[in-house]
Amino acid sequence: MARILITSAIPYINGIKHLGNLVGSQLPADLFARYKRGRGDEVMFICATDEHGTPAELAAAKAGKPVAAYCAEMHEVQAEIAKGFRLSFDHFGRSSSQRNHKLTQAFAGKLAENGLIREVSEKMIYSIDDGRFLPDRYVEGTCPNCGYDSARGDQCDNCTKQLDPTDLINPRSTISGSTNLEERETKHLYLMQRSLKDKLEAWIDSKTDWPVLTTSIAKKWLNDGDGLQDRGITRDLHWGIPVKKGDQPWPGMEGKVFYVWFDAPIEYIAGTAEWADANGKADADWERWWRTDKGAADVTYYQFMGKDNVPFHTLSFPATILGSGEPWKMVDYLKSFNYLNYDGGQFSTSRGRGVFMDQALSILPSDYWRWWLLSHAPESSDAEFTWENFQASVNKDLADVLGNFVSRVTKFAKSKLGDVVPAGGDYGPEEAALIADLGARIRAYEACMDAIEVRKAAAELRAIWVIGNEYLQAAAPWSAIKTDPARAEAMIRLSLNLIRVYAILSRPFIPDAAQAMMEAMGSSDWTWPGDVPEALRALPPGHAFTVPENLFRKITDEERADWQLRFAGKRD
RNA sequence: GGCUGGGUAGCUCAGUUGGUUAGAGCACACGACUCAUAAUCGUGGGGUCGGGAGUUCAAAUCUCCCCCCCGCCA
Repeated sequence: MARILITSAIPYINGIKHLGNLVGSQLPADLFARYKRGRGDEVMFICATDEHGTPAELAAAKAGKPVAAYCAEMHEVQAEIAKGFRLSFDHFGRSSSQRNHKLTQAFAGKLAENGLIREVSEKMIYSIDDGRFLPDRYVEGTCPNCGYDSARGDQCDNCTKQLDPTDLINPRSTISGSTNLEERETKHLYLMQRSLKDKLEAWIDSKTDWPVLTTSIAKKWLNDGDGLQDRGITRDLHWGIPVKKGDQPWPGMEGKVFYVWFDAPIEYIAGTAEWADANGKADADWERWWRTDKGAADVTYYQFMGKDNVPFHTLSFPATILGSGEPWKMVDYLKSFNYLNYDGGQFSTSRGRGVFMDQALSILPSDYWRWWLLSHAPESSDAEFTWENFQASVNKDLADVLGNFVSRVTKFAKSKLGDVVPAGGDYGPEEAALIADLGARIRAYEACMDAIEVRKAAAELRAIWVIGNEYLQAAAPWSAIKTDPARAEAMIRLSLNLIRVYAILSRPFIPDAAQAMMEAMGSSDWTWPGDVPEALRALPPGHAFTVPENLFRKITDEERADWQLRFAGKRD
């Protein structure tokens, strides 16, 4: 039994994510976790909310709440929605947890001990009225280059010139609009990534099986221009992890916190510790997933994320781990995704364009979304969501091909042969052919899933569903029952068994429908069909089954038109 | 401006190291079936593989130039 560690990029605490965010990290991670569990592997699947930083503080202020309370509340909201999408995290943690505080401080302490931290004094813009230092993009003013009056502190959107906030003429805070700003000297810690460049490069070069999208981004950051740069890992904020050297104070850094991108990936580890705490486990129980000196040497670690997260996971976080000099588990396979576009444009949080996770669940059950999103995952390039495509896929694949198969088999069986698996006849050549065909298809499906080829796996699964309809059409039990009832009974016995196998194979994609199929077959045996002939005899003659409600309903043209209009983008 | 990825049937996408008439699903047409959610199964039509030039016995696949789209960086 293999041991599989899986983490999904952790969603930012500020607001509800859209379907593009979902399909880029959490959903495919869940698919893989469910598949590996289904195969009998030992899986640890961790996700969390990313809670620190200026945007969280501002969102809390806007909501009129203390930031800690705001984050606690939003964490619950995101946790509920994750449950709604059946995301099967072993733990959904919080980057603001005490576990992460301790661990982040411990990493910083180790890095300092190893001479990889340097202190830098720099001038930053301080807003007296806001009572805070302003990150570059929160300062606006007139561009010294082109005179554009809404240039941001990091760049002028008009002439695209790269700026320093102190270059701006008549600078103002975008938070309050205040012009009561001044430059203040402040001290920050920098992680000396340049000293780790060779180690990082060697590590990345050893990952020959990673997607080009992943390695090309990493190499570009390593080698472009002046190469990998040292990175500030602290900020002048109130909300965050206080800067400490292990459990000791850090002289001169009082009142400062770690930068959100420093502590966020460490939460993968801390989240596993939170899992242990929440389940009454010992430290050894989470350490066996993360410490190669404490049992994690045989763990295979997979990360899932959108392409915008790749630099942090191929360079910054590995720099933290390598720099610590401690035997932490590093990622073995990094699966990155492109973006999902919405109906010819981008999803837009600010303009409310596209479907957000809460809205999606309010109009259709999660399986519908899971199926479409995963079968159209943006793997090789950016992908496109359209309502026409969504309607067509759901209606055809889920309702007509799979749902109708379950319906036609169970209804025929019940009305013609009774409430239990019929006993007559035995499997003949047609059944043997089906079993052989199915076996080959299942192996292809497994290969795609093992390689995390999400779209191809979905296509294989669909083909497996089609096999059932092809068989029924050719075998025609509705004819056989008139002339050779025993043959018809054997056909139906096989078909009912097929439904149970479909439940097992489909569970990673559509867990609720899979559950309904399994329950209708009166079984709870989720054993992966490694031996197909045996799996198709799992429900013996005389075994009771029921006719389930229709697994999926169809999306009407009216609904489609309505939703298209509703999500076109007006949300405040 | 630099870089990644992409531009293949009406739509969403596959096309391994260049090699027989370029594939799948949907949509469309025709046929079969009638157990089933007007579902299913079969057959078929449909593409100068973004444009141009080149290498080769042979290019969607390699080289060069150009044009678009998403994104990242500067």
